Amino acid sequence: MDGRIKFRHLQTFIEVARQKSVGRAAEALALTQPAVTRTIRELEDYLGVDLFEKEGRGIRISRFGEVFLRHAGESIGAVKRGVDSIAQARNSMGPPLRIGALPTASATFLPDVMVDFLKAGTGSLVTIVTGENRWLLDALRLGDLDLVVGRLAAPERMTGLQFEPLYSEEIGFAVRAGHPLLSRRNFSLSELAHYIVLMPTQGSVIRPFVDRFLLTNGIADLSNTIETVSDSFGRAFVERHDAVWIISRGVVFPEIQSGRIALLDIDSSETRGAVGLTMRADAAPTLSLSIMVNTIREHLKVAGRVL
Amino acid sequence: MDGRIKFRHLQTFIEVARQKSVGRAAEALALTQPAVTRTIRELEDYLGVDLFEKEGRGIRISRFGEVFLRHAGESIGAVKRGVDSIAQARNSMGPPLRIGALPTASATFLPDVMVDFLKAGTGSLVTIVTGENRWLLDALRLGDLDLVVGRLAAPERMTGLQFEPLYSEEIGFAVRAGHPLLSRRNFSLSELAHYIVLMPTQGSVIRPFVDRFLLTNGIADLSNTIETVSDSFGRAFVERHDAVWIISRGVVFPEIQSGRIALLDIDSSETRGAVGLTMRADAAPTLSLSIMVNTIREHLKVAGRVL
DNA sequence: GTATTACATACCAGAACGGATATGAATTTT
DNA sequence: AAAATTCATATCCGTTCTGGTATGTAATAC
Repeated sequence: MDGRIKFRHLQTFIEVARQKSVGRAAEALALTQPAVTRTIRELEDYLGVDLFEKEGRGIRISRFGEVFLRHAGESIGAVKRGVDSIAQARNSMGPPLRIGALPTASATFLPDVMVDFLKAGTGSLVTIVTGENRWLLDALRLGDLDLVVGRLAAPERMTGLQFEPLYSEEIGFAVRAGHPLLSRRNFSLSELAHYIVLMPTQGSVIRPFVDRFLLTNGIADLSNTIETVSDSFGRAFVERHDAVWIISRGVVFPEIQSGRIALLDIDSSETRGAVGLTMRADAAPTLSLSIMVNTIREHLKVAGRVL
Repeated sequence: MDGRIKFRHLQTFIEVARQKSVGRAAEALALTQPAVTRTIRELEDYLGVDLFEKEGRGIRISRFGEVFLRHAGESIGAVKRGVDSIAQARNSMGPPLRIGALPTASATFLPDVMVDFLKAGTGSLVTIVTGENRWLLDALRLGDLDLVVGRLAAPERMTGLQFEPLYSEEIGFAVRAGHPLLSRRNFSLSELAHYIVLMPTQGSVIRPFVDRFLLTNGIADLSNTIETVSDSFGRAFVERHDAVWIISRGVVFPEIQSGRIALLDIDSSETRGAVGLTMRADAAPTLSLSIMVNTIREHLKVAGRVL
């Protein structure tokens, strides 16, 4: 790569591409028009191609510009994220432990595990974040998280990561206690269409399992669906309406115990999948991370959980 | 982001992190040791944190450094890729059309389509590249490819992309003509374990389908497996040995026609999936891209293919 | 204690950087 | 045809950059 390329060149290039005008870009960047022109000229010189073409009395991005634009955006985006990550890391002083939790974990064993872990007295600060699977795994890969607890993601999303299974669970069809479908003996899956159905969002780990299950059972499209990852929303909604909530069984485990929510009697063995710990494959684990991992293992050995 | 950060800072930082030594990094970068030290100091200053800590008479990367390292690598990697892309784009003059082809497409209709397309006389240069699904889709998203032809990828890999289905196909279990399993009437899937099995690699689109199918049918692990994406290898291997090749039916379609390869009689309807065109969702398609897409559509309408 | 190793700091000088202003050239508008 | 718009080019100038050399300091080795 040509060492003369500076971030300034990328910034300017991106701005011109966005504004489709040298003049406006100059204004946006608080520079004069010739300064912008020259910066673009330099970048074109370094790259050996024209990034823009003249069109009338304006400009238009060239095919080279088009391809370079995406990479340029990637590049400055990466640094921005890097700076942000550091800012975040600085706020949480100490040797911090950052855990990404998928819903099935955060609703079940994770709270108990945390108690045990804090008792172990490592003195480390622990952060627990929730979010979409894709985002969590990216953060893990980039070192912004140390551990992700939840369902095993699709294999192609796991490069550079390692997975340690803890137990396996199925997806369940959760409804409020006293729901009409509960009293029916042999109901058909197609009857789901009569109710509002809460689905996991597209980005979630379990969504492909759900899609596949529905397809396999000939359910083409459910019209009344709400996509949500918020389990607090799901819980509240299902308890108040006759909706059906398609969700990891672990998420509603406490409510099933207490009898407020029940599962429809559906054979969902096809949706069984492993729940466990996802970590970076490369780096050696921190001390506190090892302790956390051990605590989780121990806890589940005692609880002996199967869903 | 602090505008004072230069690529030079990132380069130097990465080198020091890699070498775990200021002196060695200086040598690798053809600089003096103080120059490297100062560059690191500057970067630390801009970021507001220490990237390295003293350890004995050497240094060790700090937790902040660890985090920033990955992002820094991302950033310069992006620019490098951008420059490479341009270099590639320059070699193929004209308004080029870059197509990523998954095996099932490149073995079947794509060659014929290309003939039709060139006859249309757009004069555009066409490049066809093959590779792992993940890589192809990333390249598509970044604008290094215009079109990917093949199986629909998992939904979470499709952000920013749109898919147009052409036909659907199943995965097949291909063996040489005269293979022992062909004469058996009702054989069990578990007998596969007696033969060498060629599997698609982890990164491929169809691997999840295969895994799921095997799991569903209680095949835990096949011991004698070879993972390959090379269909030339697969073809050669299967014709010479009693191996079983798990592959998209389209890939072996010509050989089945000619009778050199046959499919085992296994109900693999569960593995049915859509084959089609994947394009960027945003940008308006080029003229030559539209023509190509139309050519493919027309061709398949005539061929009326179902596998 | 002395030597050695490895990084840190201070200071210097030429190169380049990065902005400005003034002006030119091509197109479109009036 | 003249005016207006938009980008390109030329030249200038203070500042920052980025390398160097010389030297300091802390930890380890002998």
